[in-house]
Formats: sequence, structure tokens, C-alpha cells
Amino acid sequence: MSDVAHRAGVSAATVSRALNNHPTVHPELVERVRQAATELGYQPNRVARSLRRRAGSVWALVISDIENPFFTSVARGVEDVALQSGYSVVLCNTDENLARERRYLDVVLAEQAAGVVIAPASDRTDISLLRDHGVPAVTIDRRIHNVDVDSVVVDNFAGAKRAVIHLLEAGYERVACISGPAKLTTAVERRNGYVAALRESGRGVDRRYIRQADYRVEGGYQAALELLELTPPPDALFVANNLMAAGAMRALRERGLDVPEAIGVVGFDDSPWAPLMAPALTIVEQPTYRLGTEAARLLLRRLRDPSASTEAVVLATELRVRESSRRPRP
Amino acid sequence: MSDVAHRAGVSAATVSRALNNHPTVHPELVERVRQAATELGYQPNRVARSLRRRAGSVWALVISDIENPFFTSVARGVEDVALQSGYSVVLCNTDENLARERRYLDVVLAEQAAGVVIAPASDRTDISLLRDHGVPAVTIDRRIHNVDVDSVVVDNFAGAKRAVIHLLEAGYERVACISGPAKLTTAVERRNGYVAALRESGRGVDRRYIRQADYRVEGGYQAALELLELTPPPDALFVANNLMAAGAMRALRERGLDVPEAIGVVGFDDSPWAPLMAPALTIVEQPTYRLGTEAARLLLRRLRDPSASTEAVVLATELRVRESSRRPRP
DNA sequence: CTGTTAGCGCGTTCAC
DNA sequence: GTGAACGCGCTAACAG
Repeated sequence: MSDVAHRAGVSAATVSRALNNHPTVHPELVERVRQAATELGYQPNRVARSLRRRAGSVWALVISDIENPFFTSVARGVEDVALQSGYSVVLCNTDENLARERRYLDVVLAEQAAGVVIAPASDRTDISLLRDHGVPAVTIDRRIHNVDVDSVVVDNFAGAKRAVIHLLEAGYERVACISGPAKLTTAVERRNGYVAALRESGRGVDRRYIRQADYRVEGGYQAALELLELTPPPDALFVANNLMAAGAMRALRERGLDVPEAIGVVGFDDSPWAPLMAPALTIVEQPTYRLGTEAARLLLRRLRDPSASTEAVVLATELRVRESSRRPRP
Repeated sequence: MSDVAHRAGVSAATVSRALNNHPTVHPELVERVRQAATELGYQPNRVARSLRRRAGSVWALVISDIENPFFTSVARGVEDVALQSGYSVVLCNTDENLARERRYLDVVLAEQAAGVVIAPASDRTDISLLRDHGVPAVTIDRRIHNVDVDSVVVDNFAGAKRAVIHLLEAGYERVACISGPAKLTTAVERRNGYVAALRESGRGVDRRYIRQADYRVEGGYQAALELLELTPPPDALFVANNLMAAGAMRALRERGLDVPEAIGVVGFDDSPWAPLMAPALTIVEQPTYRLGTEAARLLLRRLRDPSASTEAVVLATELRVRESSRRPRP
């Protein structure tokens, strides 16, 4: 930096101001500094900058399962608006593991990230650490209890309810539910939507038909097998996430059950392979990319005005009917 | 830090030495310092540490398509061994875009990453920047031309050749190839394997049967449609990556072509949905997780001994025969 | 509008 | 074996 200053015939402070678009610096000097900087191939040392400014220029996107296309799409959304605003974003994968999540939050803090977008691994994930250190955070997908924080989620309850009503209207009688971990708000909200749909249609709720799995392929597979052992077995499945839906479909195929004739299936959240499966899977579609851009927007807003009141965005879902829920009328 | 020093009745320098396991510090003092540190909840400021040490403790994993499960699995591998060695790893997604890749490399440099594992977006990606600044790098999946760097790849040539021989042995006559971007070594190596298999079997190579797509779903879809327009159309497809294979299968389904009866298909690289498709897709399996752990191993080695001679690891692939290539004998 | 000065929080020389 | 002093590269105060 002092080389640049020397070459431009100014002081280091002016180099700093020029390169950071400080308004009070003479245009001609800005030009000279820019010139000298490019000639010398000068790149500001962001670590030193972070140390001094006490805030870096990268966002951390903390997600809970990098293998789920849901998060990859969200990531695209966050990234696109971050880059536009001069921030870079790096991904941290927690694997739904609280210890790993904690570790990454420490790293984020110690590395002085400018902000954090996080899909909490639990409804009690502690983000107070972040706030205590002045690092703004936005939660996505899942909620945290009793914490006042900017957030973006989808309307899981309505989406799930709509899906189950769709199955009932198609003529299925015994709809079962494969839900997710109780520590995730998405799982309980989707289960609640399932229950509400049954109630409103005047049916009772058989708790044996509700299985709690882990949002992973294998979990969905196991849960589906267990449900099929019941008497009478369900004739439709509402599966609360995309990965488990894939597992459930495999279970049905192995058991030789025809979908949608013998059993109907609706998943929650789309995936690249859902339309390719045989039969193509009906799902509740989430605006994943938009989830990311909204989160980024909230983070940007908070960065500009730390004292703004918190905002909670709720996005709508949409039922995408394909083949797996089209029961032939008797 | 000075608080800790004060509480432990020592100087800041001793705190630093104690916390970094410097051998020359008295065991009793180490204990006092540790005590004081935990009591005060002291966490070293990693930014300041990076500035001083001129190297941080996070690795950057620069990948080219976060939506491809191939990379997510590799990421797991890298992460698992990095965490074990006290490093954290963050992901950067380049989208096969050279400008974005360049930008992330600048960020990585400026943020003083301890090391980089990168799947280059092109065979001419410029790694020299990293080396000039003393940041060790390991390339994975794709090679870079004319650069001496630690690398981990799979044997694409052999894998592709094996796949095509499998199709020929199954009785298919006119095998076409959907390859990837010419700037990626994986694409040309897989295409070469395809050509070699045809040659060795005494067949000619019809260049019209070779299509170059972009490693994405839509590209595979389009390429397959084009191939089907040919006269005579191919009766088998070797598709050089998993995403394009999904697109190709969709094209075949739309055209009403039965797989594997009317046309056989083999993909390269597995995916969660490949076994779920109808018919289940035959693929060349890559040791993705191992790719990640090997890359991490090389990086660790280089970190410990910067002057070690470079190592190039080549991992074997394995043909996983499922349904899409099982041609019924006439 | 620009230059000078003084740290940001550490790790590393030197003396002792 | 330990402490004092210095500097990593940058930016925020202040003074001019």
C-alpha cells in the first residue's frame, strides 16, 4: 500500500480513501491512485482491513445439508444478490449437527464475517453469540424459538395441508405422514398441516400413521417400510421432504406397490429428479431461489440500518401435481 | 488477551505461547493461562492471528457446481479430514464461470486461506496467483495444463472405455457419446475413452455421434434430441456426466423410446436419483468421498512440507450395471 | 480536501 | 523460561 502511495505521490491514508470511494477525495487523485494500484497489481489485504474495521466483507451461509438441492438453490439466491452488493459468500455445512454448527458459528465470529444467513440445525440454536458480537444474522427455512431475528420461511402449514387435501380429494382414504426431526420447526409445522387437513375433512387422526424420520433418504425408506406393515396399511403417503420422498419411493417399488394406483405419494419440496422418477412425483414446491434472495435482502437492510425493526418474511408454496397422486377413479 | 494475561498474572506474550502449545513455557503457567482463558470465555481473534501469521486456519474448497451431488460428496471427504486436523473448510461455488472463479481466488488470497482445494473451471485456470502468495493448492477432478501441482483425479479414460465396451458387449451397435465442455479435461478424457473402445472393437468412429454439451441437465436433454434426429439414430448413449444423463433420459422418455430395449444408456458418475429412475441407470461410479479425503491428505502434507515433490493421485472407477444397459438378447 | 498519528489483536524477535 | 517492544496492513481520528 505504501508503494502505491509513493507511486501516486500521496499518503497511505489517501490511497485507502480513494480505493474505498470516500467522497471527500479529489477526483484527480483518485485517478492517480487507481492507476498506480493497477500498475503495481495491488490488492488490499482484506485480513488487515477486517482487523481494523472489525467486520469483513464475506457472508457466511450456514446450511444444514449440502446434499439437499433445496439448499443449493437457496445458496444461488443469496449469492447472486450478495455479489451484486460487493460481498462474497462462503458456505458452511453443519450436517444437522449441533456441535458442527456451533463450531462454524465460532469460526464465523472469529473470522469476522460481515453477516450470516443460517438454517438453524435446531429450534434452540443459539445465535445470541452472533448478536453479542455485532454480527447480523438472518435465519431461513426454520425458525428459532423466542429470539427476535430477521427471518425468511415458507408457509409450511398451509403447504402441507393443501397437499393432504389434494390426496383426499383424489380419493385416497388412509393418508399417512412421514415427518422430520421434532427439533425442526418445518417438521412440526408440516405435520400440523397434515393433521389439520384430516380434521377438517371430518376424519380422525390415527397416530400410528405418523412417523418421525430424519429428513434423509434412508430415514424415508425405513419409515415407509414400517408404515406398510400396519393393518390396514395406508393407501397414500405425505412425505415431509424431498430426500425422504426418494427413500419412500424406493421402498414402495421394492414392495411391488404400484404408484399411484395402489398408493398415492406427495412430497414436500421439489428436486431435479422428482419429475424423472417413475411415476413423476407430485410435490409441494417451495420458492427456493427467492428464499435466498429475500434473506440476502434482509441482511443487506440490517447491515445498513442495525437498529431497524426485525422483519419476518413468509413465502407461499405451490402444489405441483404430477403423476404420483393421480388415483384412477374406480 | 491482555485481560487473560492479567488474570493469570503473566504477560500477553506468555498467553500467546501457552495457547499455541509453545514447548518452552512452564506447565504450571500453561495451566493458569488455560484456566483464565476459559473463565473469561476468551477466544483468540483469528483475524489478528491471520494478519500476524500471514496464514489463516480455514481451507477454501472451490467447486464448480454446487448443484451436482458429485461435489457435495467430495466436500464431505475434504471436510472430515480437515476438521480432524484443526482446520475449517468453507465452500465457494464458481458455476463453471471463469470470472467468478477468479473472483473467489482473489477472495481466498486476500482472506489468507491456509490452503485451497479446487476443481478448476477450465484447463487453463491460473493457479500461479495462489502459489506466488504461498497458498498451497490441490486440484481435484479436472487437471490443469502445464502446471506442477498436487492433484487427485479419477481414471476417466479407462472408466469411459469400460462403459462403452459394456454397451457393445450387450449387443448395441451404434453407440453415441454426449460429452462435456472441451475446456474440461474430464470431458476430453471421457470422450477419448469412448473413441478408444470403438476403435479397439474394430468399429469406425462416426463423428456425428459425438455431441459436446455443457454438463448440465438441459444440455444433455438437447444433445439427446439432436442425436435422435440422425439417420440411422444411435441405439445406445454414453453420457459423460450425471446431470446430462438425467436430461438425456427425459428426452428419451418424451420421444417414447424404451430403455433398455430400443436404446441403451450408461452415465458417468452416480447420483442419488440414478437408482430410482425407471429404468434404474447404469453408471460409472467414482469414489467421490475418497477423492475428497485424498485431496485433504495432499494438502495437509504440503502444509507440513512446502518443498515436497508434487503428487498426482489417480483413483479407479467402477462400472455399476443396473437396468438401463441390459439389452434383451434377440 | 489531505497528511500525520495511532491503534485493531495478535506472534515474534530480542534481551534478561 | 519470561516480559518488553515492535510490526503485520490497513483505516479512523485529528489536525492542518
